[in-house]
Order: sequence, then C-alpha cells, then structure tokens
Amino acid sequence: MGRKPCCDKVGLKKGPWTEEEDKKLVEFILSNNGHCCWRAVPKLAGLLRCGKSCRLRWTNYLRPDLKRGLLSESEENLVIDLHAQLGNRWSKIAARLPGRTDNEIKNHWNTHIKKKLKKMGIDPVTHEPISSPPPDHEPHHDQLVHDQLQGPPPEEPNGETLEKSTTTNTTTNHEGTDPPLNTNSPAFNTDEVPMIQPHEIIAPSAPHAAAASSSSSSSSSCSNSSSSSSSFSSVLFASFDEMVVPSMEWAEPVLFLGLDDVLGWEFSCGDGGEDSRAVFDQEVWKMELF
DNA sequence: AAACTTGGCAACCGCCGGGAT
DNA sequence: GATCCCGGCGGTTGCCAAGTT
Repeated sequence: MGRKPCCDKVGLKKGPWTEEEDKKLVEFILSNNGHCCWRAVPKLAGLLRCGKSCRLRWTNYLRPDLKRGLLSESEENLVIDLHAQLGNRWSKIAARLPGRTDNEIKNHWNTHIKKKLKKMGIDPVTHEPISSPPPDHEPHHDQLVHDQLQGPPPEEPNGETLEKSTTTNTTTNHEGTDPPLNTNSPAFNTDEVPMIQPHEIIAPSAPHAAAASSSSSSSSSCSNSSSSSSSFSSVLFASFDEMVVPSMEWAEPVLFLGLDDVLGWEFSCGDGGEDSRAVFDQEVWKMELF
C-alpha cells in the first residue's frame, strides 16, 4: 500500500508564512505546551497549513529559544569539526549548537563554510586537503597555516626541528607520516593542527595570549584547565582567531584554542622531565623542544 | 536607471525509522 | 510479522534582496 501524503494538499496554503499565521501557531503551541500531534495542529490552531509545515515553521523559525543571526566563528568551527565527524547529519550537528537549527546549519554550510573550506584548500566533503599537482611537497598543512595566519609564508622549517616536534606527542603532520595521536576530531582538525593533552599544558609562560584581541579569554580557560583536573579530554589548537568553546557537552570534550592563545606557552611533553618541555612557536607551527 | 547575475535563506518534498496497533 | 501513522531528516527548490554590468 502506498504511503498517504502527509496531509491533504487541497486547499492548503504553501509558501511564506504571514505574521498572522505565525501568531496563531505560536499562541496555539504555547497554550498547549506543545502537547499535541503536529497533524492536528493546523486544524486546532485555525491554520490552512499541513502539520509538517507547522512543525517546520516552529522548529526553524518560531521557537523562542532560537538564536538569530549568523553563526559566530566559534560556532562555525564547531560545525566544521562536527561535520568532519558526523558528515551531513545536520540534526546531530545542530544538537551540539544550542539555539541553532539543522536547517540553519545546513544552509550556512552550503553557502558559507563550503566556500571557506575550498578557499583553504580543504575538500568540504572529505575534509581532506584538496590534492594539488606538486607531488613532492605536501602542501596542505603548511599552506593552510600560511593562509590562516595571513602572513608571509615562513621559511620551510628544517627537518630537524620538525623531527623534534614530532617527538613531543603533538602532531604537526609533516610529510604526511604520523597520524594524529588524539583522534577526537579526525579529518579536518587533526590534519591541520597539532593536538595536545590538557595535562601537558604546564603554564602559559607569559601573558602573551592577552595580546590576542578577541580570544584572550581562552588563555584563562586553558590555564585553568592545566592547573586543575581539566574537563577536556584533549586540547585542539586551531588557527582561527576565535575557537573557544569551553563548555560544550562533548562525549569526549575538546577545548578549542586560537593560535594566538598559545603562542609562547610552555607544554610538558612525554615524561614531563626538564628536557621534555616545549614551547609553541607560530613561525613554524610546531612545538619546539627546549 | 534598467537588466542581469549571484547569494542567502525559508520552505517544500520525499524518504526513513520507530512506535503503535 | 505486517501495516499504519507520525515525527524527523536531508536534499532541493524558489523567492527575494543585494550586487554587478
């Protein structure tokens, strides 16, 4: 037996909602505390719409807890990270962003983030770097860093330094060899940024991070996470200016930090001995042992 | 100023999964 | 187990405003 249409379409209104319709719907739902099946809503609320349309209008536009306006940069980056993990499961992604709807996120992805990622040389579908012709040079990491830093390309770091950084339990992903040690955020993030465990942060060595205009608050977040038992299972260093998501309810929480936040910070690495300390260095996007 | 193009967003459509019968 | 119903999801469309020629 074929499926019935969700509603009898004859005589039902389609297209943009009017203020009056919105008002009727909101009043009905609020007066019923949402305790009604959507199919019955149009009749009871006096609307010439199908129930589905009412539900959509409510969830995507009329719900009082919705945030309006563009996604913030931190929200955007969270979407990117979640998309890398979940794919096009917009509702799951939306569930991680309070006040945002799946439709909103989907639209934002298609209109903004896709372009942004492509511009950064990242395939928005796979979150892998878009392969480029030069075979002897792994462009994505360095190139991304350069782009994101918006500065002149730093000198190619010598292999020795990178080798060192590899030993720091952080991931620089050079030469496409070692996979990220922490796999909380596969694909996009872990490919592009080094990751470190919270306990490895020993101290912001200087109020350097305070110089970061918009993300200075994150320095205290990180500092706190280092001095006490952190609520984050890993710390993800990203290159965006605003990447502070200190209170998201992750299954495996991740603290996002802007690059500016961690410049010059010291980290313990490995066994925590004196030789295993490192400092984060913007110039070559690495952890330098000292 | 008008025509055309592009981008963004709200809404629709069809399918799917889960619960009820 | 089969069928029905409903809510939810993701892809797509269509409209409109802004920008460009």
